[in-house]
Amino acid sequence: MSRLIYAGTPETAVAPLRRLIADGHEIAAVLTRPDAPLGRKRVMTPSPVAQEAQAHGLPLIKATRIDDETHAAIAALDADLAVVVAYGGLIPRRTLDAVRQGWVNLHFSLLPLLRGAAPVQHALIQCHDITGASVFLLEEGLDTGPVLGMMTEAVRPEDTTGSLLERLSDAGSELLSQAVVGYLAGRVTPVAQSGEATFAPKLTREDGHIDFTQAAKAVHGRIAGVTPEPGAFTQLDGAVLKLGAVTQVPQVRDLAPGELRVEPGKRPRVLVGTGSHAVALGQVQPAGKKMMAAADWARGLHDNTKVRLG
RNA sequence: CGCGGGGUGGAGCAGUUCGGUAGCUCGCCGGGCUCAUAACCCGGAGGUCACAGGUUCAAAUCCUGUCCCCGCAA
Repeated sequence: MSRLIYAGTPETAVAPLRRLIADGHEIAAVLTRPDAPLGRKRVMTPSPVAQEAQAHGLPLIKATRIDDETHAAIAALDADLAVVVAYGGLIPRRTLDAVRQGWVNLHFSLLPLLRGAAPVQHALIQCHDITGASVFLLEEGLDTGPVLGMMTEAVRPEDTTGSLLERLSDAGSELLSQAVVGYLAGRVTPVAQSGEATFAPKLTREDGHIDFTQAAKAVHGRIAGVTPEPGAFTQLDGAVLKLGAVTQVPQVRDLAPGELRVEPGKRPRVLVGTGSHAVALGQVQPAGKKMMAAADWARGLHDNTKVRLG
């Protein structure tokens, strides 16, 4: 088909790469971020995209920034098109111009909504019912280029960033595949983004700090959005308590924000009050412990009637 | 050697400071009560207290070393 450059880093960017390979495109090189220390033991680990590229025997370019050397390497590839999926770095103007038909980006939002590094996370935090993916032409601005194709994806109540991103990665691969072929063939015309833009900046650890005085819907959305990274947490007696996904319990309205109550039964529920109605905890992880069912955790508390999360 | 928490029957915890032979809330198995039950009553099984060595009349508990899990920081 055509000669492509692929730029991507995390797991999310693996499926699209596979798809492009399967489509028969020639992948001239794969651009990804350098190996990074992973985990407590700081083991240097190649990015998921780097591993996938190696498995296919594709040439790798590892770079955090597009410096002179990297730019030269990319320009020398003489590629038809470059495809970016969550690479994690900005592509400077001269490098954008160094590829014959430009650069396209697969972005996981309905542009111009949620431009930025963490669109899926923010879609959940903002409690969107629908989100999606867009393929657009890269410009110098942040996710501002004209669009080649879009698709929508319904957000499910049990979704977290992890699960939603997984679906978008798969569905987005299909979208990307068609957009790339159509664009290269001149069958797809870029259309300028229309509507008011919103932004989805990268999340910090503090974004995972849950505020139980907010409404249950917002608490639910925020936990979903920050899961699995950077992770939701609250505080209990000064210690961190990580929180897994919660479900809303509209029937229970008598709990103060952060107040805990264990509902006995065959399948006990651990309820926490919010600014509106209660939510039921699914899994929790006390500092120094493993992730465990909330009911198990509550069973081990000495007195769960006086617990206040916050 | 970045800081810190932890490894006790199937699960979550207590007990470790002041050594003396294992406890709590559940689960599981059997029986009972009940129209019924996730409720209640009776009985029961199940643990080398992570591993190795040391001190001691005696170690989950004190000393030394090792392995594994996790939180923070990067």
